[in-house]
Amino acid sequence: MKDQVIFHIDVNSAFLSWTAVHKLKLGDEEDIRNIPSVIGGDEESRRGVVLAKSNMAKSFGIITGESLFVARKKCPGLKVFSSSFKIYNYYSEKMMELIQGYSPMFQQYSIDECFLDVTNDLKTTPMELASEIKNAIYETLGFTVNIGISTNKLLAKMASEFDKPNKVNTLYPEEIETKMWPLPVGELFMVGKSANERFNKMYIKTIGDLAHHDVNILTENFKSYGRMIWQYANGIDDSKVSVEASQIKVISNSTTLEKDIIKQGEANIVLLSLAENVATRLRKANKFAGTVSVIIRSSSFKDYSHQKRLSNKTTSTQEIYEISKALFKETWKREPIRLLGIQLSSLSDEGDRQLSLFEDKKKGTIDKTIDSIREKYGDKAIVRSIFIDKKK
DNA sequence: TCTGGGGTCCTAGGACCC
DNA sequence: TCTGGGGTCCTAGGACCC
Repeated sequence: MKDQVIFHIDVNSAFLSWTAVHKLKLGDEEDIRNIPSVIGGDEESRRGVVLAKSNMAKSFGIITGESLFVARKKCPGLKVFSSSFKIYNYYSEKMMELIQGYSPMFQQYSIDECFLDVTNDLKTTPMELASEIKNAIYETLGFTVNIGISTNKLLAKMASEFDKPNKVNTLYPEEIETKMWPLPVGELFMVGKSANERFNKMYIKTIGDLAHHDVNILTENFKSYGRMIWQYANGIDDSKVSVEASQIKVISNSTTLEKDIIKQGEANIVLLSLAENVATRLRKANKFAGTVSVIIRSSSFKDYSHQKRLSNKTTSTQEIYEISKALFKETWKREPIRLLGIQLSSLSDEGDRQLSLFEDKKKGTIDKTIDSIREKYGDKAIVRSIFIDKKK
């Protein structure tokens, strides 16, 4: 059997690049990719973290996920731009469409990454095809990508991390020893902070160290993760580029509050708005929820959650709200709250539940009516009276 | 003026059943 | 008085990804 040829395509500093392209299109002179800049959340509402960084910002040691407060300390002249998912979704869709023109064997992995199996689409070398795709994206959309090439998804993904931006890199099995094994173990896909620390304590410093470690010892210590990560370190990954869209398993919405909440009544208003959000998305996905969870983050950054399995699966905003309220009441430790969230899980296609005669049917109709009015006239077309009072 | 939001997957431990 | 044991379902929490 011939080897697969897999591409992993990854937008360089996606949110920042897309913002830059958008601003240039609007007539801005400055390209924010060429200055120390980041995309950051809104600090006023306590969402001030780095979501993406320019190369110059990176050279100051700024990392994604850290607070803007710290980022500014590292780079006093740092320019911060706000995020807009509308813009990101637009460029993401355009790019994914373009890439699918090169092969039907396409899998979107995130808003800015995808895999492409081009095994049966090669008229030139893989390197030439990848360069062609990379250049086509730049010429038609105005931003750069990295493309990693190999014989499986894991190696292609690792390859796309090498030597950014605007590069095509290979990581074929015969190159693992020279290109991947010398890297710090923390750079291997799926090795995060916690595993990295544990590996370092075991004197596993590089990906090569991990690859040469006794897999039985790793399995004893790390269970199924141990075997998986050992396989990754050795470049082993059997997963296929999956063409079918994966079924959504969880729908969640959470929000960091502008100010800590200390009253149940205030929490209820937030819960209602979260319930509206998740329930609307649930109905749009044609799913029923079997479990409702409430997540609380205290002002001291402790997270805790509480969930309930429903005997009858639901799509009702009101029902999800009522359950969330009850869960919150049972869970809340009466300390100031920084974040509230609702998560729907155990999703299924059919609500294998008996409608309790009139009530549920009626509620279902109201929800659907509101959904369709909002679909037509916008989210602001129908607003609960409780939210109107709270509007600034 | 520290610390987003939306996901997936895994595990430990308890409840419950036979 | 010395605590079975296996299977399944459920909850809470945590690690990891972008």
